[in-house]
Amino acid sequence: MRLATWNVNSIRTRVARTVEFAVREDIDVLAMQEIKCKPEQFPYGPFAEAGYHVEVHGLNQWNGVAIASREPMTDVATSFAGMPGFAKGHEGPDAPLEARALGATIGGVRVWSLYVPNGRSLDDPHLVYKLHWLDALRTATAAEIAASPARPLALVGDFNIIPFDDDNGDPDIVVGRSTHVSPEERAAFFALEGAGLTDVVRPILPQGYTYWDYQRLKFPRNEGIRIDFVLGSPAFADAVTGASIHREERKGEQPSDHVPVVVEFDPASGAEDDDDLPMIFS
DNA sequence: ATGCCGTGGACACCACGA
Repeated sequence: MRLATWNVNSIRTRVARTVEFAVREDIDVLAMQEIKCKPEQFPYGPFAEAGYHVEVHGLNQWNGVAIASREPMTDVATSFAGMPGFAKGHEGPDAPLEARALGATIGGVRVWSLYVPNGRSLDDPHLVYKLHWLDALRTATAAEIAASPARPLALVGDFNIIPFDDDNGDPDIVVGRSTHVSPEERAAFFALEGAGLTDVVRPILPQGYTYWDYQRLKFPRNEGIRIDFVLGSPAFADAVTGASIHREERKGEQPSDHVPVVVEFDPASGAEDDDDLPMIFS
């Protein structure tokens, strides 16, 4: 199975190159973020013609997540347990939920397409919301792994966190002044890993940005950041056989500011390659 | 201190993004 995640920054603007990429790269499951539309506005036609089912969660022009899959999806969910909401001047426990999470099961693999809140600035209520959102995601994920440890689980998407200094090539993003690199955000990311997930791309590709701002020649100068990840449970991570970051998708006509991240996943390889299993017959 | 660019909708502007 080839699984991709891509913040497309408006699916209606980029449906042609999105579907072309999925077909060209033989993608079985494509998790999208920032589709920026409601389900009734989603361009299902080109996906269907290319052989993809699509599940969509979008409430308005903001955020929005979707999953395209060659195999049918089951157990579709539009929020995780305890997911907080947010609205301007409405940060309490009854704040409305945003369209930032979509879960589906495909061929026995549980996939979540996630668009983590941005945070906006270090003194903004949106950053408090971001940290609460990530904490609830950690709790929900730990419970999901505990309930079904053998079922491969992948949390994929735009995490809006730069975990390590090497992931930051943008001189305008500075520890102490900017979101995405604060100790609190990084701690939230590592706590998510502590719940039983690993970044399955980094061991294969230690370097590589996934986002370059549209402004100020960030892409030509290669002043990008790494914020899009595939985090897998042990059952998922053990079966990953390859990964790629598609920098070329930042080029050409009307690119998204993010590029796709692809993981090759072979359920048969997990047990075969597991050095921890006792070789009692050898 | 702001715009730099790009998106969608309430569209002689706005909010949002990282």
